[in-house]
Amino acid sequence: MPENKVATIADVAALAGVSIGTVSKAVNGTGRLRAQTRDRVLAAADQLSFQPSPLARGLLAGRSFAVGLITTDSFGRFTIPVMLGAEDALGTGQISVLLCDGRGDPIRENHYVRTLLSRKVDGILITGRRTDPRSPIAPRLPVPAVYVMTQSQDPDDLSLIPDDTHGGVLAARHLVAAGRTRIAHVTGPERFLSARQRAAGAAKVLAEAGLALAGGGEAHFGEWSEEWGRQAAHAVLRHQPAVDAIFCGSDQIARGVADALREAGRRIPDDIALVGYDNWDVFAATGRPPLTTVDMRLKSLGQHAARRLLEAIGGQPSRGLEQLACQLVIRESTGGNPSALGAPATPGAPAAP
Amino acid sequence: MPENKVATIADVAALAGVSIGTVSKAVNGTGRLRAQTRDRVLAAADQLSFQPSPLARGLLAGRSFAVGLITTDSFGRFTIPVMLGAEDALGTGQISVLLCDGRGDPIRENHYVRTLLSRKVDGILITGRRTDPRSPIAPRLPVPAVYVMTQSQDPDDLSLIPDDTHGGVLAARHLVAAGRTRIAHVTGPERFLSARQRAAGAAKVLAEAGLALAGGGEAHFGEWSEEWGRQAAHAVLRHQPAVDAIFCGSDQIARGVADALREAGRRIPDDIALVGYDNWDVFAATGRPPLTTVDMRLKSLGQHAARRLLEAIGGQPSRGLEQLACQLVIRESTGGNPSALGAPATPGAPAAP
DNA sequence: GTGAAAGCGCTAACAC
DNA sequence: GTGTTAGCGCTTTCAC
Repeated sequence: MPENKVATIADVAALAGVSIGTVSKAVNGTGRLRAQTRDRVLAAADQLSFQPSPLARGLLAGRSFAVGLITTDSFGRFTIPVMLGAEDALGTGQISVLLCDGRGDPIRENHYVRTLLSRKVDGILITGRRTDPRSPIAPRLPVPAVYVMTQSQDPDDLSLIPDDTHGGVLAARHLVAAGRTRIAHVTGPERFLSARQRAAGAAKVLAEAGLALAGGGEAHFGEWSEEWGRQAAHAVLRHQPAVDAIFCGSDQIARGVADALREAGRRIPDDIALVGYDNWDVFAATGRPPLTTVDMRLKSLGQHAARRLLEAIGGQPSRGLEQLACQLVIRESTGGNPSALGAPATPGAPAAP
Repeated sequence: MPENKVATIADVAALAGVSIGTVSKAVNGTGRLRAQTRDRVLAAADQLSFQPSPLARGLLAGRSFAVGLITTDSFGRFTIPVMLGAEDALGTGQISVLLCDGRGDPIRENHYVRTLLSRKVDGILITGRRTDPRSPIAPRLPVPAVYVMTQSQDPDDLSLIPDDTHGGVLAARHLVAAGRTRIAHVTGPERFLSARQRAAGAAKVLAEAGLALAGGGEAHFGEWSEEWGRQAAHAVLRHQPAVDAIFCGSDQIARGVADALREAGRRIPDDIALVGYDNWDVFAATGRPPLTTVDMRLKSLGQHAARRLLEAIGGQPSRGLEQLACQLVIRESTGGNPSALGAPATPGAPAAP
């Protein structure tokens, strides 16, 4: 066998002195083989560091042992961890990931779907950066698909998103447990499902504790920006100067709120406790002070999605919407001892109802 | 032909009433065919939306029409744009991208190289998040490889990185042109090639203008963090209270510097002009004030790398180190009218020497 | 238990 | 010009 070439099944067969059919059986553990023969073949395969060509076996099996990963709107801060989790869960299963950047363009998405199908992918993962429902990537796909960090409008599709209601619950519960009673909520645009769910989760906890939202009784919907955080902080201080906690819909907003509060002479967490959302290190871990925040466990979400896709490929499809529990990461902005709360014991397990 | 199935070359042949060989010729434009026949075949192919199976043609050609993308240390802020650029340049060439997350683990990298080779990829792209040389991913790879946003220690490999010296030049030149004369430089750890190059570029411009670095005559090497930016700003103000400009090695550092300066009562840009590096939107575009900064044009870098890889696959390999010109993005922190300077007219062209 | 042979979808060389 | 055929590397019957 030539030196600088990948070994084929024929090379192994020649070296082991058997037929290629026998090699196939030995390598795949199929058929009945004498232990001695099998060992000899396996040794030969090992010696040549033989790896069956996915191309060849794929041609026969009608599949490629690869899945497509289509991003709805490029790769961003939210898509990356999801992607890494998926790659991680898939890679160990010998399944490769084909990258497709849809850029939010339906025509591009469609093109990619066709390309992926012509490549005979085993399944397709569709990621996004917001959890709101979107139109299905294609009608009647011949392979399984999982939507993750985005949601298909078709309830027969499987979609996985973080449990933002639960995230809101965790944040509010933490503030209430810390004895805060005048809690405001500053978050992104109301048209985002995630903003509404986070607000709803927090509102539920406050209601159960007999409290109402501070600073006007309503959540402050605005933008996902620091600038909005600064504006909203001033508004909250005007409406409710005695506010003692602010739950922010993102770490970026929290950063703006923190800056505004500091400039207004309020101390965090002594005067006002602050909770963020996203656990985005550059804003949360290194802020002044470091931020207590809700982690959506995006990597777990990606792993989870990949496992679900593998199950579907294996003939066990799921459908509907699954929401993954969030995790509260406690840092100085709420005065707590650093720790993490709220995640289920088993990583990747769905949130409790 | 069954409804819910991808058409094969045989389906097209049957529909067009020709042999599969003829279909192959028509579709690939090879051989001599009567125009009438070719049109008929093409029409049939179109009707069935036939796409030749990359699996089958790959098996024959010994290649997969896909390239592997191995990240040195996961996907981060720097890798993503590079990846998107590469995917963009490759996708139009009908080449798919296989994603592999090396996580900085040589064993994982090795595993992926083997997997990719067994998949018969046409080439391999290796990305990183710092420009310092690393050991080659494998000795004597049987397919072309391009290192991008990282550098192979082997000078026979092709490596593409941003021209950070040029970035430093752009930043310093802009400040000098604005009439600043007491310019300090606050940047990341000296062990980073990029930090040293940026500092060297700036030093060269200052020397040509007959100036020395303010605040101690030396660049302030430290960490890539806001916290270091704040610390260093205070140190600079102590050593050289009359400083009128600070060039920062990253937008994050610039953010810390800006906060510290504001808290010390200095106005930006009136008292002190500020230039960042990275053009990271969440820090640069939305800062207080918006930051003039150096953009490494990472997407172009990725596109460029992909094109070079395609050239190498096509039999025109390159070798050595190529550095891509940066671009200065002017915003309020230097008082300039928003605009962009320093990029070559042709996107993707290498920096002038 | 093991080998021989068919065939997955396609391209390229060679007949006619 | 067009059809026929071999074969890419593998899995899977089916003989022996």
